[in-house]
Amino acid sequence: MVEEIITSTEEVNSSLLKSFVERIERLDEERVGLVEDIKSVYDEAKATGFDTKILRKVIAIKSMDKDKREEFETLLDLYLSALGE
Amino acid sequence: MVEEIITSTEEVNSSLLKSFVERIERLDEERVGLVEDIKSVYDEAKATGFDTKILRKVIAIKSMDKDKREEFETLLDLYLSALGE
Amino acid sequence: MVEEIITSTEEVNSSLLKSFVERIERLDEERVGLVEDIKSVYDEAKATGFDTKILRKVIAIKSMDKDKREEFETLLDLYLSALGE
Amino acid sequence: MVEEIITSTEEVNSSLLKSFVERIERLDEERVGLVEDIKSVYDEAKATGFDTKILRKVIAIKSMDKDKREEFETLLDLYLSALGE
DNA sequence: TCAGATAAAATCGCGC
DNA sequence: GCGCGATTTTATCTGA
Repeated sequence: MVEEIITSTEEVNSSLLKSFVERIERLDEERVGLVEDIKSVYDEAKATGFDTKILRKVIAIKSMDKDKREEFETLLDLYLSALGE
Repeated sequence: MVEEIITSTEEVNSSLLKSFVERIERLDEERVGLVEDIKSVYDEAKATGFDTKILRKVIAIKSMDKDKREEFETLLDLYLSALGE
Repeated sequence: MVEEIITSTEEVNSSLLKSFVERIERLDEERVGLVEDIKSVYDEAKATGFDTKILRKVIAIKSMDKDKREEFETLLDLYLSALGE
Repeated sequence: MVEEIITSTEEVNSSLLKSFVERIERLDEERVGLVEDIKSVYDEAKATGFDTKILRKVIAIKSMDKDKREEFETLLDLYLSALGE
């Protein structure tokens, strides 16, 4: 094959594969770094007196679609009342 | 401070809370961006003919190797410090 | 069925829900009991002179070995099935 | 030493250690079995039409102390109103 | 939509 | 008793 003068198909696949793996691993390191940064902000908030569990919930609620939130609450109430709670 | 006249300890420092929420939301947006970037690389790899399921598994195993090495180092350190007492 | 006359599709089947909740709660109690048993064994080991931190790490590494082997088997299966297509 | 006729201290420690490890691993297998059982019940509930996410929340709320639950809600509202949400 | 994999959040246990 | 790290549990996401 003509390509064999330069590289075999296997070699191409191999280096291509390595390239993908490296790109993914590098991006994932960055992602983990951000997760740590976020954790640091929560720690800072905690040190200032905020309750991080509530803070997490607040942020989750903000990011939640309003309709979805209400639907969730409604269903929750329905289940709880069915249990007599 | 002036605010202390009107802010009871039961109230939350609203502007401080807003600041924390904004910082977290911004970092989280970046994190989500990276998650999307990672997905794009997987898509690109798939388009080049790689099986993403296999690719994910390869990367998972590499990561487990790393974790395992680190765990073993930790165990060694523990043993050594236990012997040093 | 008679109940269908008075039960809309929007309502929940209360007795069925109760049954599921009870089954889950009972199984969870058993689970918590086992967690306590495990803790007792660690306490016993500690009283016999073993360092529980090291013991936990040893067991964690054994478990990781197992996971790693299984992951590798999965990867092999994936490769083989990919080649078989 | 007298014991050396039968076993060395190292052997005793070794078999004792093995015994602890085995007991813990066996109990943990049982624990994992129960976790799987619980998951099966959730699956069954899901197949019957229940929303497992809500179901989990319902069970969590039931197991929560009433005072704690109300305190949580109050603080959540406080944070949300501080953010003007 | 579903299971199975991955990531995030909450809880637990230890040491200071 | 409180923070910190490890574990467990919950939720999200991906691919079939």
